[in-house]
Amino acid sequence: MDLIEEFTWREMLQDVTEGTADALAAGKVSGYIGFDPTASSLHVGNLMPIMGLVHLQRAGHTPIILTGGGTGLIGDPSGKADERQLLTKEDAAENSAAIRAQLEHFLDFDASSNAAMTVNNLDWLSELSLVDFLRDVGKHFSVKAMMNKESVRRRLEGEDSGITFTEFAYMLLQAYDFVELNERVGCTLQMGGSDQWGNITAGIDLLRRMRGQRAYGITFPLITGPGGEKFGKTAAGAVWLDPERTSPYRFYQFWINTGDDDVIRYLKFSTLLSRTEIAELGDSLESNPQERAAQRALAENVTRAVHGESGLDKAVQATRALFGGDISGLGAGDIEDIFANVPSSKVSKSDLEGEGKPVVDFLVEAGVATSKGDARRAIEGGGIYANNRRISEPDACLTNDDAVEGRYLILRKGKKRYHVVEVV
RNA sequence: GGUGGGGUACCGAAGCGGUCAAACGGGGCAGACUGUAAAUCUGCUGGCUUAGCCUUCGUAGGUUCGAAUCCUACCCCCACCA
Repeated sequence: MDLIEEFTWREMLQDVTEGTADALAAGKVSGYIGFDPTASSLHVGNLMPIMGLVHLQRAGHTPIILTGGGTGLIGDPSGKADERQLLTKEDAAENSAAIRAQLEHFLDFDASSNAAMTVNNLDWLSELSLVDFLRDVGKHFSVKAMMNKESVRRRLEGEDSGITFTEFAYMLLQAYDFVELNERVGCTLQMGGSDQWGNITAGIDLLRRMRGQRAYGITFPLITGPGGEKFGKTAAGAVWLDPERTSPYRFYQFWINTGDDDVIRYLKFSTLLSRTEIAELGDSLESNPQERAAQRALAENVTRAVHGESGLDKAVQATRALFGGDISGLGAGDIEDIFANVPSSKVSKSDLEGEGKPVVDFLVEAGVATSKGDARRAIEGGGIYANNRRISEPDACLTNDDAVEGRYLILRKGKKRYHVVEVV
């Protein structure tokens, strides 16, 4: 199966430029995707493009990761309603390195014929002279055409937004990246999210005008969540790939909570499961929804890909212990095992003596509630549990007697959010 | 630079001298129902030492017993004009 067919059945294809399929069929192609260094970690929203590169490589082509150490300094207006905050050079450089390290888990950098590679556009953008750039690159762009690009038009038409020249010019930089990559490593394909379409076609046009080189583009659809918006965002913020930011346990929990309407679609783009396997999971979803086999498969596969076998094991272990049934039956030993994988904190034994310590304080310190008022409201609403017993009094306190084997307190908000407190 | 419009809580959006911690909608959180799903219904959604107090309506001053609401200056955004 060729790449385009693969993307199609996986619902990963939004748009393709003409001739792309033929070019891919004709031989090995080098394709790139740019990642913005706006944070020091990628999040699950980046998964579609990442998998795009994985499939590219599996199809025998060469994947190139471009980190926007240079363009990140400018700010891409695509998909953004407002002018962006500029990054400092140091941040951009640091983030670029971190992102590259994460992507290295997904791709094969040692393949003999199509090893993956990484590049940073700061390498060429930083030494670009303005005068040369305007002569050689700017000359090929019509302002009229640029203004017609979706990303620019949206900002121009918006009632209370505008666009600065800096962001307006961003498109030229990204287009120029494509030219550089073509010259340096023979890259002829650029992929990206659907909001990148304008930038990608701009690059293709520039490559044709400057070098007479034909190039291609593929875009992926915007992933939507249940409500149709912002995939990968939870109350705690984005779901990151960095285990320091989002623990494997939380990561696993994010996926296992996927709604029925979305699981199959998510399985297609975020795992490498085959068409038949996914179809079987779809059947099971229909006949045995309560087993949630599809959600499990999704959570397992993605967690394994991102955090490895051991990360997955820990996540599953913690999940079994917490959601398996009666927590009160757990001993300190069991809790200790899952301890490291679930959000946790410590409390000193002396704080629990006598009257004990207010539940409200625990909740705030654990980050389960944002303020004492918030914590109090949560208790009044019946959503707080300690050691699986509902707390009904906003003023309730916990003492040493409440600790499981004198060592652990298990706090819970709602059905799913656990927090372990160790008594030291 | 000129003219007009505008800056309200996570977002959108009312309010235009007291009854405003600020309507309504969305989002979020929790409860019930479930399958750690969806839909639905209910409650909560600034902070605190919570029958009370404190800080919020672009920023800084002012008028007033009393301001998100009136006045002055400044900052920012948008539209049109130059």
